Parts: sequence; C-alpha cells; structure tokens
Amino acid sequence: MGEDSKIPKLEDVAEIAGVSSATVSRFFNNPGMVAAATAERIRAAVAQSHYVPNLMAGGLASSRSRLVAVMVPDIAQSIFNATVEAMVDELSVGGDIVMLGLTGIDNARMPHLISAALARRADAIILTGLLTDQATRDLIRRRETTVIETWGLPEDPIDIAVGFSHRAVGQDIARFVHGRGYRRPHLLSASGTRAMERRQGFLDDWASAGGATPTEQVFTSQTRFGHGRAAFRSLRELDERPDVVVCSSDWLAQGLLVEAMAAGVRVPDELAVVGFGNLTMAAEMRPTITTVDIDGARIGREAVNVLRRRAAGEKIEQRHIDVGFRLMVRESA
Amino acid sequence: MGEDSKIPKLEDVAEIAGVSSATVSRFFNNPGMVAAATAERIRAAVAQSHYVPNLMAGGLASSRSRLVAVMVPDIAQSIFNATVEAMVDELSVGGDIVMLGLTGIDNARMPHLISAALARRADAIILTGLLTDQATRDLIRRRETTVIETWGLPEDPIDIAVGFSHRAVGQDIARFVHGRGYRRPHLLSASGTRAMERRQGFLDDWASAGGATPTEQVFTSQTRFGHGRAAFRSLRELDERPDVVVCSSDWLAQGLLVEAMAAGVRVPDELAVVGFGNLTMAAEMRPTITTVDIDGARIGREAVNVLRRRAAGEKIEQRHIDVGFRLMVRESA
DNA sequence: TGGTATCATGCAAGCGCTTGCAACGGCTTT
DNA sequence: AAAGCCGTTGCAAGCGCTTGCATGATACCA
Repeated sequence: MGEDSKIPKLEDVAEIAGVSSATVSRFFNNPGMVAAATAERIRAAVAQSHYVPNLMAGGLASSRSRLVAVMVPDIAQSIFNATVEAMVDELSVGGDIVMLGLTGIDNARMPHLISAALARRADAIILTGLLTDQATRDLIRRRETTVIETWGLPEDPIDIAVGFSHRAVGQDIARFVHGRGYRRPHLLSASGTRAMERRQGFLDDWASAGGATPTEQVFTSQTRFGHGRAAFRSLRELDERPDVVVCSSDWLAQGLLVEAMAAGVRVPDELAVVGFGNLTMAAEMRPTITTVDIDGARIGREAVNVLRRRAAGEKIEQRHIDVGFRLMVRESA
Repeated sequence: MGEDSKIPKLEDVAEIAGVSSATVSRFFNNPGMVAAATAERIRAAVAQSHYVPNLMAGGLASSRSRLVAVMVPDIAQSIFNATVEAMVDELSVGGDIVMLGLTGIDNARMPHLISAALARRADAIILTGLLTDQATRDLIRRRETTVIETWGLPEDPIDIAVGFSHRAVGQDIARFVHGRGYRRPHLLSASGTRAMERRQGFLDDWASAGGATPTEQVFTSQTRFGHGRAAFRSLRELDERPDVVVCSSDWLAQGLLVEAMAAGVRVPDELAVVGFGNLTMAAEMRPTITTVDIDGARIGREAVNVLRRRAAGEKIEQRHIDVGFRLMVRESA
C-alpha cells in the first residue's frame, strides 16, 4: 500500500503471497493445479493488492483474447437484439466479452469492423447480417477464425450457420393464409435479402396453390410503424382491396392495425394482418397480432454453445444449425 | 506466401519492405514520421502479406487498449440504444472498439463487468445505468480510469457526467400539463431511480402550483405496451377519472392510446396522454404522442468527445455536461 | 568546408503475462 | 531400501508490439 501505489501486477501478488508469478498465473487459469494452502495465500494477496489481471498481456502470451466480436446492422430497434443480448449474457458468464460492431443497415462497415476484430485477435466472430465482401471472406478464411453466421442458413456458410430458413417462413405463411381462406394477399416487404427470401417463399407456395399473383409493396428503408400506417391508406385506394396483408415486420403490422382501428375497419373480418418477428407488443396489441416467432435468444445461445464446443477442441461437422420458427396464430388473421 | 503461412507479424512485413520493424510500427501509429517512399514499400508489403496488426501486443506495449467499455442495463428495447449506437459509430471511426456490457435492469452485473473492463485495460468506461456499488467505485478511482456517466447528472459524478436533469423534466411536464388546464393528472411510473426523480419533479411542481395530489401507479418491471393497455382499463374504474396520464415511457403512452381508441375514448378531449422518450413511433402514432425528447445520440457523441479531449491531454474541469431535453407537444395532450 | 539542425531509421529493452520443462519432496510400490 | 510416481512449484523463454535513445544521412547556414 505505498503512497503512489502503481497498478499491481502478477509479480506483486506473487511476492506478497510468497510464491512465484507462475503459480499465481496458474491460480487464475488452472486453479486445480495449485495447492489449497497456496491458493488461500494467493487469494489474500489478490484482495490485499486489489489486483486485476491484465488480459492484454495474458492474451498475448496465450494467444486467446477471450473476446468475441458480434456484428449487427444496428441496435436501434433491431430484431437481432434478443440474440445479441443472449450472447452477451452467455459469454460474460464465461469471462468472455463481446466487441459490438455496428455494420450499418447495408452492412457497409462490415469489412472495417472485421479487420478491427482480427486485429484484436477475437476468438470468434459472430455475424447477424450478411458478409458479401469477398476480400474479407478470404481474409477470415486465411486466419482460420471461427465465424458463426446467424439468422439465416446460407448454402455455403463461411464456417457454421445458426438460423432458420426464411424461404420456409414465407411458404408456411402462404399455406396458413391460403388455408384460412384468404384469396387476395398483399405483401409488404423490406428490400433486404432475407425479407426477399421470405417473400419469394410466399410467392412460390402461393402460386403452386393456385392463387393469383399478390399485389405488393417494397420498402427500401427499415420498416417502421409509420410505414404500416401509410400502407393502410394506400391499400384503400386499390381497385381490388386485399383481404390479408402479409408484413415483413410486426412494426408494419402494428401501424396497419392502428390505422385500421382509426378507420373503423374490422380486423380480421374486413382485413387480416400477418406480421413477422413476434415482438413483445405483438401479443399485447389490440387485436393481438398473428406473426412468426423466431427464438432470437436461442440463436444467441446456440451460437455461443458452438463456440464453447469448438474451444473445447471438439470437431463440429454440422455446418447448419436450424432453430426453426413458429407461426403464432392470434387474432389479426 | 509459404505453404502453411502463419499469421504474419510486424517483422515479416518489415522484412518484405526491407526496413526494421520499428519503422513499420511507426508507419501505423505515426505515419507522418516515415518517409513517403518507405511508406509506399511498407504499404505494399502489408498488402502482400495480408498483415493485420496484433493490438493485444500493441496495447501491452503502449498500455492503451483502444477499447471503451459501455455498460447498459439491456438492449432489448432500451431507450439507451441511440446513445450506444452513436458511441459505437463515433468510436469505431477512430479505430476504437466498444466492449458491450449488459448489466441487467437492476445493474446487478455491473461490478463483474467493470472488473472485466479493467482487466482489458479499457481506455474508458461509459455508464448509462447507475453504479452504486462502493467497492467498485473505489476500484475505479484507484485505477484512475476515465469514467463517463450518462443520461443523468448525479451530484457527485465519479468523473464526468453527460446527461440532463430528470427532475427538471418532471417539473416541465407539470408546468405544461397545468398550463394546458388539466387538473387531475395520473402518474404512471417505472420504479427506477430516474423515473422516480422525474416523478418527484412533477409532484413538487404540481404541489407548488396548487394542484391536488395526483393519483398514481408504479411499475416495478420495465414499462411496456401491455402495461399501458392494462393501466387504461384500471383508470376507468377510478372514482374520479383523471383528465391526463403522465407516463414514464412512450410504450405506456402507446398502450394507453390503443386501448382508448378501442374504447372510443377521445384523446386528448376526454383523456390526455404524455409520454417520455420520443420513440420514432411517438410521432407516427394516432394521435401523435406528446412526449419528452432526449437526444440520445448527442449524449453518445458528447461522451466520446470528452474521451477524445481527455486522450489529447486536455484537462477537463467541467464535471457536468447538460444536454437538456425538449417537450414535444403533439396531439395527445 | 566545417558546423549544426533536421529527418528518417535502427537498436534493444521492455510491456505483464503463459507455459514447457525441470526440480523437488513425500508416497507408494515391489 | 531402491525405484517410480504424483502433485506442486519455480525457471526462463517467449508472445508481438512500442518507444527512448542513438545513429547516419541530408540539408542548410555562414
């Protein structure tokens, strides 16, 4: 406890405890290896000196950073948040931390952020958006970094993918909607790759069920509540009004419902609505929203689980982990 | 480009470029210091070898991690998201990364996460929630780590605070509500420290304006859409019905509005509603929601700005940076 | 042309930890 | 009683970079 006590290092602790620094290191990284009595002395020394390990030094020596990079388009009101949250929770329990990278809605900053992650020697990189940049993919391959792609199941994942089939979602919705007797669907989609996959799934299945080509509308920005409201109004001007609107987000659905309510249009009798995402609000809305539930937290947990198994030396053959999805049939359709 | 080419290091680049590793290091950290011709050769060598610096080694040597820890209660549907997003954006431009720590709604995991941040030798720690644990505060003080507390202006900040006065928000709302002629407010608050400060501000000001003590309701969990809906119904059972409901979040306000709409209650004529947070949806809701706007992104930018000035060696006297707030008067009140 | 300031670079000593290897004492085994 | 063995610990060589200091090469000035 000197006057201008500097930041204590392993050696200081070792000295206090009367052992070598190697032993203190083992105390932290390999507790089973040090004798009980010694451990006790070290514990005391740590407390006394307020020692906090320097993981930069440790990481350099062991070449394990205990840092996982998580790339997400944004977190403003993102559907990925539950996944990120689950990952952060799960990882920090094990002493790992997450570096959060916001790639932008169009994933433009992805390459830059991947470099940053590699520079920190991240133990793994988890992606929620798509990594299309070939140079970056090559870079990652060369480094043999563990990469987990989530929220989708690309044909040829960089490494391992945890997600579900967006195509199947679209198909299931089509089947459901058709089964319910709706015949004039209108599609409200975001323009992203995945929303487009769901749309295509819907269209394919709808066509093969003999339905007429649905009317539709595509939003190039992130879909929001306001878009749903606006969409409702434009729908009222269509020659042949749809009997069900299939939205690529619950936000759209909610906007639609509020506007329908204000206009006195009965849901689902006059107009049915299907959302996507199963936000908390979807079950609380009036009427409750029929939507597709994705267990985002589970995606996060599975991803971390794969990481742990990898770290434990396990060879993982399975390149696709399908967490599926659930159609939540409620009042709105 | 050997067969089993290992990860290239500074020295490999140096060799290719025909300089010493020190020069390559300077090329990265102090570009102005190396001759143009040399720089060009190094640039080529870097490209050829696909070199990515090892920031763990760099950080160890320079004792600057270029890592900023950001602590947030959660990101599920958090009001802090804009702040976090702004910080991540701003920081990653400068080559810094953010370690995201989720402390839990009650900030229970805060101490553990602070330790993790200190272990990584984070250059700074940014808090959005409150750090009440004394031991942890001491630890931080001892390490002389830069700490920025955001979204509030505590009397005695650990280091520097960037935020606004919750008390003042409550007072302003009280004045506004009173000015509009409402006389029977009902308060819907979350139980957190800050929501309670706003509540107290409201109550104080309301009392001094001669108003009767408002009825109220406190939620111990995070306030959500569903709570607003439920609250509306319980309000209808009060002997003396309120003429305005002051909510501690826009979610509550939205729930209230939807339920009011369904019940055919006219807003604001029969019942006015005031929210807090100015979520995107608040301006899009029907009716649009009168609420309080906090420029969360600005809080993030200001915080990073302080960090940068600190890093540049500037002594910062100002311990409180007030970003203020704006009452957004719209249709609902 | 010598003296000196300037610029660019190299040298080498760390930064604080991890870990393979060796050593040591006490036990068990034969 | 000699030979192994096991559980603990210490030794010391790095991990890949940064940076103070020294050096050499140029440029500038009188």
